[in-house]
Amino acid sequence: MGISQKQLGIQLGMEPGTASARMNHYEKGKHTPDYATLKAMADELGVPVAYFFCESEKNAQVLCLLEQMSDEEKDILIEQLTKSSDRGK
Amino acid sequence: MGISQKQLGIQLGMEPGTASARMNHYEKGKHTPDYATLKAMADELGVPVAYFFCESEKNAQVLCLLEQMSDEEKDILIEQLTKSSDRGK
DNA sequence: CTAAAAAGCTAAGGATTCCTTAGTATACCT
DNA sequence: AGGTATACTAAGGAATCCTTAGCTTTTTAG
Repeated sequence: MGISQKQLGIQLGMEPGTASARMNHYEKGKHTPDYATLKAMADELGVPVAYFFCESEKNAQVLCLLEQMSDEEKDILIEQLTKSSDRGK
Repeated sequence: MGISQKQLGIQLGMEPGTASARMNHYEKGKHTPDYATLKAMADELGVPVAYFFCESEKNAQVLCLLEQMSDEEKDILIEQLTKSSDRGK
């Protein structure tokens, strides 16, 4: 059911002859993709680029949920979280 | 009052002789820093690495607020946001 | 089970990008 | 003006990545 490394690379716009090696390098941590590739990956997976740099899975989840929110809703959330963090002062 | 490019680079661990050119390249978009440099920048500025890749300032703010939250608090937040996004179904 | 195909993976070199050096340009201050 | 600090850039060496060509392992078909 999983998609192959090569196929995923091709969907990201890579040349068929290089997709397998490149994707494998990335997944094995041998190389790190440049921003253009990161953007293509993010768009393909439907997540923001920042998703890849989240240090916790929960932070990544929140980031994805933010994508579906309006600026107004974000403002409300920010205010709410800011106040919560003030409790201990 | 602003800090110089060179001084900022030095604080990130760069060699004094190279800090000026490197930082200027980054700020002018001539080059993009590798992950190690991004991490040093993030630590110095007190933000998560993902901060640099946020597409909106509000998302970046939320990310910083998440840093101060416990896993339990994040779980509650995720549930709350997930339910909110379900309203329209 | 075996053979063929697909997927995963890697070495090596060419291509690209970055780091470093050295220096010029510009702004600021005395 | 002169001196200093900051901003910026060209060019080459250094490092990283992309590409080619394959080998290894896993999966599938017969």
